[in-house]
Amino acid sequence: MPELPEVEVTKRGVANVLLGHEIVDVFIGSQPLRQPLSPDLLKLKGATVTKIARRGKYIVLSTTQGSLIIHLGMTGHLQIIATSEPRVKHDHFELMLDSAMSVRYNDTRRFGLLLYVPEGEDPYQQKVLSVLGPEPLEADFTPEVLLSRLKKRSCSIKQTLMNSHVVVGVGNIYASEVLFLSHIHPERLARDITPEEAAVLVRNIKEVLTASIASGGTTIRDFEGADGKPGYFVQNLNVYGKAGEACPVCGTAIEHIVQGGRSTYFCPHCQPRFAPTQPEGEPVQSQPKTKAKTK
DNA sequence: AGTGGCACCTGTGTGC
DNA sequence: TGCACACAGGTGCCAC
Repeated sequence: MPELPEVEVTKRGVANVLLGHEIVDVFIGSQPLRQPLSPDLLKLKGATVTKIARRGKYIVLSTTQGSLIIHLGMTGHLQIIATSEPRVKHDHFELMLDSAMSVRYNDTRRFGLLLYVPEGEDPYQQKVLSVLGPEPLEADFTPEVLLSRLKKRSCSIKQTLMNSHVVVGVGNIYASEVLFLSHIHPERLARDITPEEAAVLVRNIKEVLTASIASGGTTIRDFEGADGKPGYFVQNLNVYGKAGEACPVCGTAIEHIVQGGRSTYFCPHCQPRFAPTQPEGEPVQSQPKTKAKTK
């Protein structure tokens, strides 16, 4: 499921329910996620939630008794629900609150991660977070920063954008969308990206992620925000999942290829295989659907 | 250090 | 209807 916008939408959804509330009980399922669920998670019992933040696709929940790092994997989601409601299949974890409400973690494929960090330790120093690249929506994510990270990469720009050491939060869907809006062929090598193209990429990454957050994330198959409502950004996708359909800009059929085992969609006309030869070529603008449309 | 391949796991859709 | 297979939005580990 989740790319950065979905995680941000989820974070905002659970924040009001959790902040300032006491965790009166904790449920830990028996099945492992990416890692087995540590019994240390029970130490959150009796804690009060003080802060909720996001780093890349991770949610960081701070409490008076340590913190909790949450990753949703492919199919994970957090649900706000009355504690009295029975658990269902694939509910692996639950924080029961003093408000008689619960936050439940449900994850069909179990690629997610729940990590307890003891009180006094900095969750951001945990390895899963410390190795991450820059936040794309922060002001310090600039074309220069991106370009310096692309320089030595000999793999494709699409796979490089998805590499969380290069920049966090750009997953498979948004990598295709950003490259389409930037008029860059997904198989171009990262190190061949020009400064001008890096500037366009940075602008489009920020724009696409921001627009998607505003419309509640992307629903492809099973994404729901914490309120159970689906995201609507899927209505704004230009190329992802649209193989054979007409490009919204030029009408050429969208192509589908596989890179690193993942699906890529692009317009062979709008995204030429080679960098523009004219440095003074017309600026690459994104006219198609980029604006957030709430329902 | 960077890269490609594979692994983790379940559900769904497709073709035979 | 049943079966085999491919595929799905993420990430980490491994050998090279």
